[in-house]
Amino acid sequence: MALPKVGSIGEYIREQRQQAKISLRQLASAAGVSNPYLSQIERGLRKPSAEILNQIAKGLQISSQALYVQAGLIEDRETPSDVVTAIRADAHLSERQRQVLIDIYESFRKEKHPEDEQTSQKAHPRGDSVTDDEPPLPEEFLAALEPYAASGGNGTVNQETKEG
Amino acid sequence: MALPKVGSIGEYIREQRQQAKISLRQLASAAGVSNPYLSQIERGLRKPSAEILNQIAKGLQISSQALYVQAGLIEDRETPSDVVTAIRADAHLSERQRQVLIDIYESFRKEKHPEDEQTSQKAHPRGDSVTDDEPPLPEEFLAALEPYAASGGNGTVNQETKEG
DNA sequence: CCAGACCGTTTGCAATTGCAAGCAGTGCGG
DNA sequence: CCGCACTGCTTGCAATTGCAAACGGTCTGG
Repeated sequence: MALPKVGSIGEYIREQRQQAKISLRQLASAAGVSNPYLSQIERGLRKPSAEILNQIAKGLQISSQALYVQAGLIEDRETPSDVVTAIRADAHLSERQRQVLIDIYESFRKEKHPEDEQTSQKAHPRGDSVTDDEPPLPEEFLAALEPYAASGGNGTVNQETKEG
Repeated sequence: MALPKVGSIGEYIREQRQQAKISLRQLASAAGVSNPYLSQIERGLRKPSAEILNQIAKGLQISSQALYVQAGLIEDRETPSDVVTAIRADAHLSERQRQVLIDIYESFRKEKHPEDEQTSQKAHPRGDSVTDDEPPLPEEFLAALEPYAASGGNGTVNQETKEG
């Protein structure tokens, strides 16, 4: 049983890491695990414990739960994977807001996930720090959301960027 | 160095087991782990891997996530809302997509409704379809979402979600 | 050309997980 | 009394995790 079929989890981690444009060693350092071990995990040669998984999730700044689901450590149905249901059940949203969120979510789900083809990014980030601190959402984007947001009409988008 | 500080998880398991009124061996059998190992886990002498934890959760017929939280493997961040939790747990989304959805959701939440009160219970008894007359999202809107959607530069938004 | 700094990978090894086997204690019926 | 079934616990041992050290490769620059 030494053949772990956890390939997906390793691939998932590697995808997330490359998407974040950080090197294996950087992630290993951020996650507090050794570089060789992370290498083996990414290639599916080792089955990381949940503790390591959790640290990696932190290093990647992604949800631990998503990682656990990928690792098969949490049953899919156990997670409220039904985002739409959650949105529908949220009483704090207006009906218009719900519709917008659901539409965006479904459009995301339709976007096929390319198998890690980052053609657009540089192959070598080099010594230059690649701190992609892009703001979560540009103001104009949120401004475009407003008319769809609520019926209040009070256009007040408080998206203060707490950039230190 | 085997400082067993993981007592809480073991105690939690033991509590759940005793609450279910089943013996240690029964739970071990149901969970597919050996009885001595389960004994050691319950007394905090061993730190079970997530796989074992998952099996024990199944044997106890409780949520794996609750167990992971107890084990400190999932941040017990107070869940801001079910929507955010659902988004975070959705493994089908990319990290960027998650960020966008959460940002939009939170920006919606910030648009305070003048008389909205955050009562714990749902204010809407039936949030059923409100027959929105207007189209959910213009194409240009979804087009603006694309760069935030996935890593690929595949510019294709098929907005055919709505019933035709 | 070679030193230096990265990258990911390979190789042994200490520490740990997780289990099979066996040990003590309790309650039942013959 | 003795066997039997049940409870949970202790003891070695194979298999695995996870790491430190070292390896080969690419790129920069003096």
